[in-house]
Amino acid sequence: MRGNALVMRLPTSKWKGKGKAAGDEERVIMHCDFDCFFVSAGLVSRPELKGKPVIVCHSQGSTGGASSTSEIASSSYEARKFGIKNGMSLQQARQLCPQVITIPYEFERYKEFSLVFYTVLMKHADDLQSVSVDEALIDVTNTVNELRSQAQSRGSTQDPAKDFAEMIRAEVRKATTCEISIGISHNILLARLATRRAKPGGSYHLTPPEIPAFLAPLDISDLHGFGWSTKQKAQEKLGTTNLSELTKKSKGVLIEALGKATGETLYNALRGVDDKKLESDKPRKSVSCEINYGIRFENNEQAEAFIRQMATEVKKRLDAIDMVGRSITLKIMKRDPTAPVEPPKFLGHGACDLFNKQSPLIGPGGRATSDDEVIGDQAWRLLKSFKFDPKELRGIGIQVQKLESSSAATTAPAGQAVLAFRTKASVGSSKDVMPPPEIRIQPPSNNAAVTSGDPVKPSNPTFDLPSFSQVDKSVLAALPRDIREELESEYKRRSASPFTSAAPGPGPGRGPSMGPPPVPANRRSTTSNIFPAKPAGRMSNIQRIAQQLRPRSRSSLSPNKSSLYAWARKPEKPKHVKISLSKLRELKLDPEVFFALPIKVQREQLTRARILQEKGYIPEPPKERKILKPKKFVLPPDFVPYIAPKPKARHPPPPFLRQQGKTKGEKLYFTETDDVQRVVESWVDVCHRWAPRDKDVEFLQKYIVQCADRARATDVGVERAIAVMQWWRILLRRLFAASEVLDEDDPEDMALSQRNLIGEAWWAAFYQVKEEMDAISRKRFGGVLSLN
DNA sequence: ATCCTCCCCTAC
DNA sequence: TAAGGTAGGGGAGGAT
Repeated sequence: MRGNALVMRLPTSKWKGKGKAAGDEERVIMHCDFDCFFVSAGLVSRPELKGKPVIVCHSQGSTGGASSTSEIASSSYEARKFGIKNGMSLQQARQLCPQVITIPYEFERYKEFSLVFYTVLMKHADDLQSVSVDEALIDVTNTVNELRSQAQSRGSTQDPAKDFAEMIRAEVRKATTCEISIGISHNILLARLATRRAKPGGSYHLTPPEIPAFLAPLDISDLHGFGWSTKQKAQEKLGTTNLSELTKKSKGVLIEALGKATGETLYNALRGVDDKKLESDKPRKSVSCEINYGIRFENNEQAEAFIRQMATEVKKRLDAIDMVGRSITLKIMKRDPTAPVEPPKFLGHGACDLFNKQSPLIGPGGRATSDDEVIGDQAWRLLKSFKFDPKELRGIGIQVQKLESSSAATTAPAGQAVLAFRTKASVGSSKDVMPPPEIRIQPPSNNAAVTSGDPVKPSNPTFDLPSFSQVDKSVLAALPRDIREELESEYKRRSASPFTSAAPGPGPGRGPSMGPPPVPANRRSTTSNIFPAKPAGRMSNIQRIAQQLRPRSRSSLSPNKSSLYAWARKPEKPKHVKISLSKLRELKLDPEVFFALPIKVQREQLTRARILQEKGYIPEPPKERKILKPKKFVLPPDFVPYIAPKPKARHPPPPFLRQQGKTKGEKLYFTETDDVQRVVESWVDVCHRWAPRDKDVEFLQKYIVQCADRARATDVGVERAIAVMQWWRILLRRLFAASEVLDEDDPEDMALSQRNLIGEAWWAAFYQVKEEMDAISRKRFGGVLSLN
């Protein structure tokens, strides 16, 4: 980027920042996108890894360590060469590329870079629409036009748009050392497509003459907004999904196949036409809270309590943006009657039927409201009206629409003045009063136990429960909006009276139109104070973004969520198992060792010892298939299902472990942990009404031992063994939570009538295998493998 | 003819 | 489509 005068931006601004006189093919739109954002950002502090296959993983456990089931959030281009894609599991990735390197999240850095990114863009853009943390659309028509005229007067033949894009890229690169790619064209559609060719680390200006050839080979699903379903429809009804083929279809045909708007959009897109405007400011249209995981109600009381919790959450979210609503929708997922009571995925919703019901939301005085009681009442009414069996519910969502600014709503119809206090709620509720961490934190070292020469390195793949991943995607998804709001307020602040920024709502006639006009002039001259020294109002916005980006690992994975679950939580679990020394000795457990163990392990050990001691054998199942319903259950520390699912297998059991193997003939040869886990899962699923058969247990044990024993240079074996054991434990907890540990101080626990012998037998089997595994690892590594 | 509701689809 | 969460847009068909 040589010394052209790009950087000197004249404070001229005859052009309206927006409202480009529709007759444009004159726009210059840029789609700016970081290249593998998380990885690039993570590599800043690890330059030695540049050029290597690197990925960032969503971790599943509470330690933050990536387990084999972790999902890849971002992958370097080198990693992609191996076929690694975002969204696949770490395990898959390792198969494609054993030497793949995983690096941790660095949210602070993402935040910082995102800010830099937006700062640079804001500085140069006439208009900006944020798409996500690392992606934005900008309109640079004015600037490029100016450049163009300058260039012409200089007789340059360059493409000023591309030059400008390169300048932006350079600016971001300079500040972050990361590459962004920029696609340029005269509309959003084409700019987005151009980015494909710009990547990685480049820019590409898609100009009109190239358009047909550019589009021709593409597939319908390459177009933004056209996904899987549309593709199917196109294939079925139009016989092709290829753009050039589709171009031959008449508009009528497309509309008939895909609907009016979609058909028309496609028709235009095929010709490179897209007249969508950038949207830098859109009023929020709905606020919702939805939980489709872990829903297991025993009765209506629980369902209602839950609904009400969700209602307060929705209120919180409404208050946070000073909005109130007039309409509520309840979304329900109910178990598909043909689906098993318990889906394959632990506490997942499984196959479900969906139901929506909408109703007015009427606050006091007939006004729009954010009142949690009103919302809760209404939501509960709606749910009741379905007359569903609470046990069948698998997912619940509450959505509030027809939003209005709350200050407007509080105002009496006639416009009685309302104190423009930034509602108390938005200040107080969400921030400080967060309940104390519900989520147990693992010892910090756990995963990072790389410290010593400890051979038990295989980063204890944590696998507690399907915790909401630390990087809850919704957090990221929420960003664009915040960024947008941030930008909005900034635009307003700069363009208008000091007044506007104080006005809460983006009223109906929002946007630049409502403020004094001289927007661009103002903006241009302020390139240097994009972040003015006195960033009061705006900084708080940015801080909100920062807050969202911050990993939740510490205090709670998702405060809101976990507090939602709190109502169903059993009373606090003791920090350690209550048991006397003498009792321990009686059970032949070394107290010193015992208390050093994590509580989970304590329980395991204890239960096992008890069973062995008290019974001296593993209880055989009554041939009766009567299910002993656990009356009591121990909730996993990290997550609380509402009610321990009742085991109710519906399939007639072929209770053999090995039969479940994919390749029947091949005995048991698993290539992937997943396979084994699947087998274990169906084994447990199918056989849980009886105690496990010795043969099966032995068999699994052999496998585990083999894994643990085989561990060499690669710790794959160990990890696999751990993963399988963890999975097994999860399955058992799901079915026999009550039997995992019995509290001997609790007479109820000890009452035979309430004990589940089958469950105990399964747990005993589990401990047996674990013991065996531990024995091996002690031998090999001098330590015991932790399952936590 | 337009609006509303109940969905489904898409993106992030 | 592993599963989950939030929001916006559109289609179909009935309501107004």
